[in-house]
Amino acid sequence: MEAAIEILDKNGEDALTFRALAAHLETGSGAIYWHVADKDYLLAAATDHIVARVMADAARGSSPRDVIRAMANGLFDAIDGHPWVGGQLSRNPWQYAVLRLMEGIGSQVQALGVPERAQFNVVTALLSFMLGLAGQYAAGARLFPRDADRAEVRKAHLGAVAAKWMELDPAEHPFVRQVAKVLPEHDDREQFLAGIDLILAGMESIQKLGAP
Amino acid sequence: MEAAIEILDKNGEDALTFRALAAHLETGSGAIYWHVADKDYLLAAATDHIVARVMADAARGSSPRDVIRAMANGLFDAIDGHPWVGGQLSRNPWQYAVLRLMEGIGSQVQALGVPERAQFNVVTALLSFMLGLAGQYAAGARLFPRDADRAEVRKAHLGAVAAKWMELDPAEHPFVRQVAKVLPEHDDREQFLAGIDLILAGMESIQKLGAP
DNA sequence: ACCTGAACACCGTTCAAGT
DNA sequence: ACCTGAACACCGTTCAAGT
Repeated sequence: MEAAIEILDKNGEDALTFRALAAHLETGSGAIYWHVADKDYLLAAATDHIVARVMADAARGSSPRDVIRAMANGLFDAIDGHPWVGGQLSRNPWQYAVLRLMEGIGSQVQALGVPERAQFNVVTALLSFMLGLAGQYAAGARLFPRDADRAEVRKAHLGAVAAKWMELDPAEHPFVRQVAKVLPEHDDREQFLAGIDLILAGMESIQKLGAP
Repeated sequence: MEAAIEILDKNGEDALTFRALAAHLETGSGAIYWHVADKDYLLAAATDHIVARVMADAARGSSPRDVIRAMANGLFDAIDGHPWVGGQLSRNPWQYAVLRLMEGIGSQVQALGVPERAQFNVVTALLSFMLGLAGQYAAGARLFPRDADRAEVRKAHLGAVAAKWMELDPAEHPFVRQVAKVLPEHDDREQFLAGIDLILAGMESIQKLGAP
């Protein structure tokens, strides 16, 4: 497990092959199949390993809102540090790591006093939003797998994307061109948390509506 | 392009290979590379082909809210009919189909009078939520690629998942076990639209707060 | 200009044979 | 009980050679 995570962190998603892992462990590729069902299990276990720590750390917050925000923050850090986690999370919703996220978010949503029949929708909204952005950040990281100065490379990449967007037809793409202006400067983490707050605000406004 | 979509629809994501496509077109696999850069382009073009129609159809709504909901509805139909679209959308955020979604949602959010500095966050929240659920539905469809009676298979699958969740430790997984009770009966489309409404409600409550 | 199809450099997975 | 590593059945992509 640790060897797998090491390979994923050092060389990216695509670098984890049974051959590479076997070489790293100085064994035959077939040997791994004695301990692990298939590649899916390998990735799911590695992902859960990391998500579990995030959830445990975040649970120590004071208010339910704080805990949810801490989970989001922790998840952001995890994906930032291990981009393959984002890809794996968004690829397979039935893996244990996703269930763990669901339980963690769900218990906080319960604590916020959301009526039971609305809880599933609220939790799914939060979860889907997180998984959606997780996939996007992972895709971004896939473009520049390993680099000493990632912040710099990222900004150059966003600048190039923005420049390409600015070349689009203004009549057909007014909004995208407007976004292009702020794209290189925008803060991913801030935007991630803003989305969480937006969903929580929607939850509250619906709550008030239901019980005036 | 049409041949590629045909293969994807009939046999699922994994069935689209250059060899299969070449056989379908009665040509050599190398010939396709004369017209198409690589597999990524092939999938991105096929996806945009379908998303473009969704967005064009949805744009005919009356109010901005209706248009956004129509886009979500159309996207749901598209993913329901072509599950590979969901997978492809959630995998690559820089493809044209995603930009098309962004522009479509963005113009409606602008029309709703959201202040410019908040627009990017709102649109990202809606978009990420959509892409997140898209990936989840696509993963669900990957489990039972082709079947005459998908609704039946789906329900059986969800029933099996719910049963497995019910076996989890009640002390550690109270929320997931609660969800398990309603999981087999829940309506994916309803939940998708509920999430959209939640984000829109959050947007409105923040708008009111900003300009009292 | 466009097509052919063998060849290359990989995959995940299996399995007879070993210890 | 656990490991070895060749073999199988695939991939995406390239490219010399054709028309």
